[in-house]
Amino acid sequence: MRIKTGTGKKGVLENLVLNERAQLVLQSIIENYIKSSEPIGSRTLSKSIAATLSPATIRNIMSDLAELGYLIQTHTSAGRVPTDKAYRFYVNSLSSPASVPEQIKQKISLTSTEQGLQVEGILAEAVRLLADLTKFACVVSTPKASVSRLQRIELIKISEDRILVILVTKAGVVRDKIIFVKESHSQEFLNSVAAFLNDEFEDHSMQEIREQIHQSLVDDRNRYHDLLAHAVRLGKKAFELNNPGEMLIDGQMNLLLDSHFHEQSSVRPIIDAFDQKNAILKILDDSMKHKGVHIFIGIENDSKQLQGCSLITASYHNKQNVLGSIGVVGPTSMDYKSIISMVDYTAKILSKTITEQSYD
Amino acid sequence: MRIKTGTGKKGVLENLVLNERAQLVLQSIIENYIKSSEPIGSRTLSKSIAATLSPATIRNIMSDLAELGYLIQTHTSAGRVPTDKAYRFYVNSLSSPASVPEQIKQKISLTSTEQGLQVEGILAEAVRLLADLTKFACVVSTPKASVSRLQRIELIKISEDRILVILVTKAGVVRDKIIFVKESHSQEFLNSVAAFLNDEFEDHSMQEIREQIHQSLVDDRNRYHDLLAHAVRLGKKAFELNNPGEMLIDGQMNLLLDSHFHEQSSVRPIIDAFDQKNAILKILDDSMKHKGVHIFIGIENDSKQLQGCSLITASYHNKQNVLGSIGVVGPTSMDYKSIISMVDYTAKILSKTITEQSYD
DNA sequence: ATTAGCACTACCCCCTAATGAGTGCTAATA
DNA sequence: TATTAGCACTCATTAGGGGGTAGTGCTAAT
Repeated sequence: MRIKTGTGKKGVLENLVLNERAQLVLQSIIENYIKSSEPIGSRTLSKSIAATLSPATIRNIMSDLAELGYLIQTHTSAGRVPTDKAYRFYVNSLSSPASVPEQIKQKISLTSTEQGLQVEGILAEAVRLLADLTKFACVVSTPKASVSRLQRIELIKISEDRILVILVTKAGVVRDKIIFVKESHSQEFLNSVAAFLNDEFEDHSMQEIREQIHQSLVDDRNRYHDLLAHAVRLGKKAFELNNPGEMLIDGQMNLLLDSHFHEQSSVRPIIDAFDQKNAILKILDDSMKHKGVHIFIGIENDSKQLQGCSLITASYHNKQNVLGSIGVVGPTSMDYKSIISMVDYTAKILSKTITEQSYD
Repeated sequence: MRIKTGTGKKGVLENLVLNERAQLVLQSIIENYIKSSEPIGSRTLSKSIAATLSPATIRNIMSDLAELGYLIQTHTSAGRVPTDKAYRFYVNSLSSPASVPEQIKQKISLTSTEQGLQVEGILAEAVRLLADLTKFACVVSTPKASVSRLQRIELIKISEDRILVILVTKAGVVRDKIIFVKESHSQEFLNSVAAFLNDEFEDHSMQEIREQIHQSLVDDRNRYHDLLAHAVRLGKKAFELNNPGEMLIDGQMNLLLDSHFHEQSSVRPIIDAFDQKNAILKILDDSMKHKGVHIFIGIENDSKQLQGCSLITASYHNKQNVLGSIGVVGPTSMDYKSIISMVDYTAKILSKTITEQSYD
């Protein structure tokens, strides 16, 4: 704690807003630390910094910044390390995503050759690409079943008591699942049911369909029709509990090999978070709500396990809907500027590719 | 190199077959090393070994074993470490897989609750289970498309130039892919084509179907039928290039956290092998050829990247066919006895579960 | 307000010595 | 003849000590 003396009595504390010079120093510390991932001292800084300031001056500023919670020391006589609060200041001060270098842009292309690749395939490719580029772990959430709109449903009799349901969405996602039935139906009958469901629900979102089926809106009519009664019954099963939202992961290994995580133990909780999925899924879901890039820095994460890392996410979409989001999981001391731009650009390319594949 | 002297002149070298005592010593060294993963010295061993032998005697035996290539020293005055050759001796000396402890058996159960889970889901569950149990990385190959037999094909018109092909195999695997066509077909027409293909090919293996379509066997007849001509044309596209055989991976992280791999650098090539997939897929494929558990120890692996680890694999099957295999990738100093039994048992449960799900 | 100077701190690196687990060889022993 | 005790030797690991260094906070001079 710095005791106020006759000298430097106010410093940057004056009104709790960093003055320009303090901002410059803080930014410089952060950028240096991102590069070296070692504590930054006043002498080192006085050389690398643009403005010409003596180490002593910088020390005073650093002391103030520490008091404000932007910097901490690992031990008394070590240099200083940015806190999560500092990173938050830093990313806020960054303007909209920097442009991606041309040579990296060239690498970001999807499904260049493969025809007929499904959306899941495109996602897998995108997440792998991003992991390769950033050298961190990357995740992408598959399109939410509930918002995607029905292109086509098909019912196929597999055996006496099993029916294969195929759902094709406008976004180009194909989902299949098997439902069990008590009574056996002929394939012709299933075709009629499917035809009815297609007529009724094409272009509706899964969410809507589920609601409409559950409300007796349709139920009323079908007292008179055996077919419709069955259609509703089967439809209920077919549309319910569409898989709870999945995500694809790639590049987990990068985290363990990364120099920013000095100790293995600090990566452990993140790995666990990947295994359990829900914490990360929640972040991806949240990030779908607003356009653009989202940044979650260390302590800001709700999940304890993720408080040792930062996430950069961006949503992807087709012509109509936001479908999901793609993101990077890395150390809090990652190179935000370039990672943000890569995530942003990849999400855009991903959106473009999926839009082209969509059936609208 | 041990110079032969008046004393102990022959040792176990006598006829290149290990005598009983040498076997006991070797086995004991291996088991100790598996537990501690630290070099084993003669004194330590003389305490833990069953037979009562002095350190000096053991030293002589160990010297012989080293000369035969079963042991190496990391440096002159360190204890000894088993070589891959030693592990090979060890697993060969194990009788058929040990029985799995009851308490672990209970943990090995699949799809206990979830109904209508597809084969891929079952596989994912199995590989995750095995990774949890063994604390190593685990892989499972998805059923080979070529050997699995057709249950049903369905053609669904998605747009003017796109047709969704659904293939259901007897094993319960559902594959979908989209093919592009030049000329637009009506859904009715596609139904006729699908009906024809179903009639013609149900219960044939994909391999057979592909061959029959490529031979003009069918071609001859269809000069007369426009429908058949189209059926063959579409069938060709639908059945060709079924995905080249995939695999699911789980627990890669376990490797990096495992104490047996002292250095990160030794795990690196294995990670790379996981990324490239083909080397591991080849091993899984090979292991499908014969029943039972297969063991590949370090240097025995064709792939250089995998020579620092061991693989334990076992194939799984349904009533009719061997479908794929499941396996563990771990350090050469893994606890073979228990890992082998777990892989064996898991593969059996997996086979059982899939057989029950099959449509035969 | 800034900076030079100074005393102080604590990590890091290198060197050394001590420790100890291990070996191979030889001679004694059962 | 096979086994074992003893001994000299090797070498990794560890602990301790000193110098160097990068850092700090404070004070006084500019």
